[in-house]
Amino acid sequence: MENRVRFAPSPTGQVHIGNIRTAIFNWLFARHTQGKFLLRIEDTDIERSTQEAIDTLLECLEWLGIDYDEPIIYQSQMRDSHLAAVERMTEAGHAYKVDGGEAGSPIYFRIPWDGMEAIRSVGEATIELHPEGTLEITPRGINFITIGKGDKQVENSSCLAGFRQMKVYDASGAVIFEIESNIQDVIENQRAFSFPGATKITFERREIFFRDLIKGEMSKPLDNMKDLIIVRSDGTPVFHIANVCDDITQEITHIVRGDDHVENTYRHILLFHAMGHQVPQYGHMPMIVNAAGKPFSKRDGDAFVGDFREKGYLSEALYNYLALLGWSPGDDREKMTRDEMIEAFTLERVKSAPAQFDINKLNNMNGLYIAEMPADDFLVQAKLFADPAWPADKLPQVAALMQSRTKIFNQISSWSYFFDGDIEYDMKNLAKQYKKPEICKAAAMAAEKWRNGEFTAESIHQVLEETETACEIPHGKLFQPIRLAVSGVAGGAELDATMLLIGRDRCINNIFRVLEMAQSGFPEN
RNA sequence: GUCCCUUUCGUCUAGAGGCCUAGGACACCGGGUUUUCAUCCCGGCAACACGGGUUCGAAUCCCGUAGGGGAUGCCA
Repeated sequence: MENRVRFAPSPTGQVHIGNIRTAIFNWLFARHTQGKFLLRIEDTDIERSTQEAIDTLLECLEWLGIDYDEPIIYQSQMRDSHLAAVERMTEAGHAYKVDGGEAGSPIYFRIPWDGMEAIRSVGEATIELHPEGTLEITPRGINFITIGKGDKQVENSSCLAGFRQMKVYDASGAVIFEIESNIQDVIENQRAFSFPGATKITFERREIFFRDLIKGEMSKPLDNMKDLIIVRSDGTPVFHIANVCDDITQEITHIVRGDDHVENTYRHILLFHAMGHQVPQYGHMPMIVNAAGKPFSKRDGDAFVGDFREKGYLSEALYNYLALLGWSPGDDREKMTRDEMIEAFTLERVKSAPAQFDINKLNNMNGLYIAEMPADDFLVQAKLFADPAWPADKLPQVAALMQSRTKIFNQISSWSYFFDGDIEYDMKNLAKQYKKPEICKAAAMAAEKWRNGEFTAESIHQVLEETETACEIPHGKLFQPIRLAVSGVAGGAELDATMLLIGRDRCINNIFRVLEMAQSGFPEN
C-alpha cells in the first residue's frame, strides 16, 4: 500500500519556520517512499482563521517547492462528516452526554472499557487515598484525592477505563466496592457512587502504547487519562475528532507532526480504534527553539517564512537548512540537492531532541547557494533588491563583481556607493585612516594623477603603487584609505574594479572631500 | 502538583559496546594566497549534563539526580 501523509496547518497568521519544517519532513518522507503528500487546511477556528493566512500559506509552499498531490481539503467543509462520526460513536456507546443528554451539553468520548488492541496491562497497582477525600465513581470517570508531599491533598480525576478490576477498601481493610460488577450500571444508567471513607484502591494498571517512528516505544497509563470532549456545547466538533476523521477520509497512513502532539496521539489512537479504523503510524519530530534556547513563539519576528524570503534568502537554501535541523543524512553531507535529500531521508534518522535555530549557519548556507548561481539568475534576484533609482545599466557589472561577496540579498542595499555620490562616512574610521600626513599627501597625489592621466584598471593599480613608493608608505597601506574615501566601506570587491565602476569623477571628488575634512577636522557622527 | 519526552564542542550534528586520543559543518581565533576586499587554502580553540551500576571494555546498555521542553482546554 502506498504511503499517504499530510500537512495540516491552521491558517491563523503567518507561516512559521517550525510549521514549514513539518511540511518539509512530511514531503521528504512522501517523496522518498513514493507516496502521496496531501494538504489539509484546518480552519475550524473561525475566529482566528483568515483567507489571507491561507493565501500566505500556499505562497510559502509554492516558493519552497513543496507540491501536494491531491486537492486541498478544508476542514471547515467536513463538519457534517465529523458530526456523523460522532453520531455513530454515540450509537456504539463510545460517546456520551452528561446531564441526560439535553441540547447545550458537550459530547464526550469515552475511553473504551475494553476491546482496544493498543492497550496492555502492566500489573496490579495500589493507590492510597487521602482520609479527607471522597472517592467518586461517575459516568465521566473516577475522582479521588491522594496523599502528596507533606500530607497535601492531590486531586485526581481519570477515565473509567483506567481502573479495570478496581476494588475499593475501607479503613478496616474490607472491600466495599468492586467495579467489574457495577460498570454496566455506571455506563448505561449513568449511575454514580460515592465513598467518603475509602482508604485505598487496587486495580489493574493498563497503558496505551505505540511505536513512534522517531521516538521509539511510547506509553501512557490509562489512569492518567480523561474522557475528552469531542463536540462543544454549541454543537461544533473539536480538533481531536475533526483531525482523526479527516485523516480517515484522506486515508492517511503516516502522521508526522511536532512532538507537542504526543499526548494527543494517545487519544487519537483510541479514537481511530473506536471508529473501527486502522491506526496510522506516528512520528513525532522535535520542535525548533530560538537563539535563546526557548520555543519559538509568534513573537519571534524573524521566524516567519515570508520574512526570510523578503530578506533575501533563497528558498533552496532555507529548505536545505531546515531539513538539516533535527535530521542528517548520516554522513558529512550538508549542502544537498532536493533529490539527494529525498534519496537519503528516513524518519529513523530524525533526532528526538529539540534543535536550536542558528542564523549564522543559514547565512552560510545561503551564501553557498548564491555563490553557485549562474550570473544571470543572480542578476534577476539582485534587481528585486536593488534601489529602483539606481541606473539599471550599471547593475549587471556591479552584480558580477559582488556576487561572491553576497550572503543575503538584502545586503544589496549597501551597494549604493556604486551608484550615487552621497556617501555617509564612518567619521571615526575615516579619521583613523587619515591620521597620518603622508597618507593625506599620497591620496592627494594619487587623485591628481587619476585626474590628469588615464583611469583604467591598470592605471589605478599603477598609480597606487607608484604613490606608495613616492611617499614611502609601506606596500598596500594606501589601498584601505583610498577604498574608504571612494566607497565609504571597509570591505568590498577588488579596488581597481570598484573604482572603475564608481567612476573617475566621483572617486576623485570623494577623495578631495575626505581630504578637506581631514584638514578642517572630521565632524562627529 | 502529576504525567510524557529530552540531554555529545557556543550552535547544527556523526556515533547502534572495542574502529573514539570522540569525526564533520557553522561561528570564533591565528596563518597563507590576494600589494587592498571577498573567495580560497592551512592551522587552532572547543563537547559525551551529573552520580551510580552492568561489562575485560560504556558517549553507546540499566537505574537515579539535575537541567530543558511538552501535556494536563468546550485552542489547534
